[in-house]
Amino acid sequence: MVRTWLFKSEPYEFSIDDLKASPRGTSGWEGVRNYQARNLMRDEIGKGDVVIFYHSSVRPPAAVGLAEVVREGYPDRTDGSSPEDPVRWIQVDVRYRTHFEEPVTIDAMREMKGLEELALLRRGNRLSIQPVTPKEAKTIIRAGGLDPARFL
DNA sequence: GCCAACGTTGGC
DNA sequence: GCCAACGTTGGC
Repeated sequence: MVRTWLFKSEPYEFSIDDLKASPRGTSGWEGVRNYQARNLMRDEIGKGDVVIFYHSSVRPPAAVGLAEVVREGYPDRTDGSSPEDPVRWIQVDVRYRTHFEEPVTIDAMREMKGLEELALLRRGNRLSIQPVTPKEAKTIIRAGGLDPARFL
């Protein structure tokens, strides 16, 4: 079973539709400037991993679909590195897979059995890239109206 | 290496 | 637009 992640994005910056419309449905997940998220991309996230695409800072915030990692961590192209200031930031590439039939709102997730431990729902959580257990991913994908077996 | 000040995130 | 939470910065 592949590993599963939740990637947050503000849709007016970069939405799942923007990802779908990208060449080959693929885009770099660049511009992340948080060390914890950077370390996940550098050390943990691998090719073929499943990404739950989450829209934040909109009403209602919601998981809206799925993508997959198609390239492992490499230097963020927006990292202004130089010999004196070597590469610090990392990006991965993700490819669009599908929209959910129904967005899975954060409120719905709070109500859902099996998501009690979901990192996203923890108070004060701001991490833009978060681990999701396969069980949690299954629950979210099913709530989105899709068959988890097709993606996990 | 502590910690106050400041900046950012993101739900509401 | 508010503000809680938390990450980062920089003076000491």
